[in-house]
Amino acid sequence: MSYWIIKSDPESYSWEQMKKDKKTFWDGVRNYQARNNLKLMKEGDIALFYHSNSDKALVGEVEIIKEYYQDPTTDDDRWVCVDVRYLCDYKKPLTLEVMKANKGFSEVGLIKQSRLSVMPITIKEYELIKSFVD
DNA sequence: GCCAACGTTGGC
DNA sequence: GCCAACGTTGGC
Repeated sequence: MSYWIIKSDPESYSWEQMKKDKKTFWDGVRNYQARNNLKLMKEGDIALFYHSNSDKALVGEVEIIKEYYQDPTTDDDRWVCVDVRYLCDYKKPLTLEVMKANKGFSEVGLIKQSRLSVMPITIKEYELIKSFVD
């Protein structure tokens, strides 16, 4: 059981849309490092949904319900996607600002490598996040 | 809207 | 196989 952060620009796919859809496939990853992380995801893993740009905050959680398969939006067999379903909303979204101010998050990819769109987090980091969001 | 960081591409 | 040029992303 692993924990992840997946990032989305609300202009292309927002959390509101995610909640409306209930489940979706996480496609469009075109970066090797992010792709490799997608491939490591297992059914039942938890991914935290991060809004980049306007919100810059973790807004809720989804569950991985299907492991990686060929991304149907491209013929290029280098790229994969996974299926996720809506799990829960955060009462208080955790902003990038707060994460930057707290030492416990200093190793999180969001801080260290802001362009990576899929990244693992440790259970400790996950628990720390949970202590902020409700 | 600017710019820094980083990934990718292509010429050599 | 190196590196310059270029494109993209995301924070500010």
